[in-house]
Amino acid sequence: MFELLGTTREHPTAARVHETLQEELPRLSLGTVYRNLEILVSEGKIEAVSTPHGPTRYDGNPSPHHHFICEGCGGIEDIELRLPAGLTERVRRKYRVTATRVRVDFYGLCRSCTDRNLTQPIR
Amino acid sequence: MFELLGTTREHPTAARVHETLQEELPRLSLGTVYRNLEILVSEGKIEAVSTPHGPTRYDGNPSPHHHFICEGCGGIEDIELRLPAGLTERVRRKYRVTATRVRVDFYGLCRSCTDRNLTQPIR
DNA sequence: AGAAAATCGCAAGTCATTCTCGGAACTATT
DNA sequence: AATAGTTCCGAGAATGACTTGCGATTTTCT
Repeated sequence: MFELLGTTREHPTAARVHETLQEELPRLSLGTVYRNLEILVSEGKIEAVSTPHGPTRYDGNPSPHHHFICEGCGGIEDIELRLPAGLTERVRRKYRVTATRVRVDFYGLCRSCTDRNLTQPIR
Repeated sequence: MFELLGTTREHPTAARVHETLQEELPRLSLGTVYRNLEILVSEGKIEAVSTPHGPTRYDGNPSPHHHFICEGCGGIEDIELRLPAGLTERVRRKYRVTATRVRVDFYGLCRSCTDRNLTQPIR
């Protein structure tokens, strides 16, 4: 499962992972997929990306990065982006919280949805 | 409903909004709450904040801001933060997408969860 | 091998959200 | 003010995304 996510740029849903793995493991259950994805997330080996509409997506990209979420097709793209140094530190001080992660999500229409001139988002 | 959200710093769930409003409108149904929240969101008057665990929270804060999401208690705090100018524009150019919004979420433990020395997140 | 522990498949359960539908409330028209 | 059309609402069923219990299977240890 880890290997699968490590080799795709997609950000598949649990159902999609299940589907794909079933080609090799016909008896694999969806519950098991969820269980193992959760373990990988807790180990920090993969990342769960929750989206406003639609199910959680899983991301095997190990390098720190952010996301673009398409409101047309629901697709997710990785975004490389250098944030100002000490951003989290600043928040930590100002709000007295133990901030450990920042996540930056951009929303809009992806390239192909823009080209298709899709003005009405699907959802 | 709009008024309620405008006057609270909380980021209540739909169920919480329902509960609160029921004091005045005993027959108010949850479906109606969802319907109207959705309308307010589409009108841009309030914001929906989807969280990794737990239901969507609603935010009546009209000024542009970001969020801190506590992994201990699930609470949400508003974060005022000036992002580098042209961040969205840069993403738009580099990835050729129609990016319209950025959302920055910080994760960690809020002040009181930190004080309570809560090392094991609830969920 | 044999016992204990970790995983798993399956099915049922939970929870948030959406949908359907009949009826109530509001509007415009006469 | 009665009528017709439209919009909104409550109630509850339906859907979808997970989650969990449990007995069975596999793996690990000794």
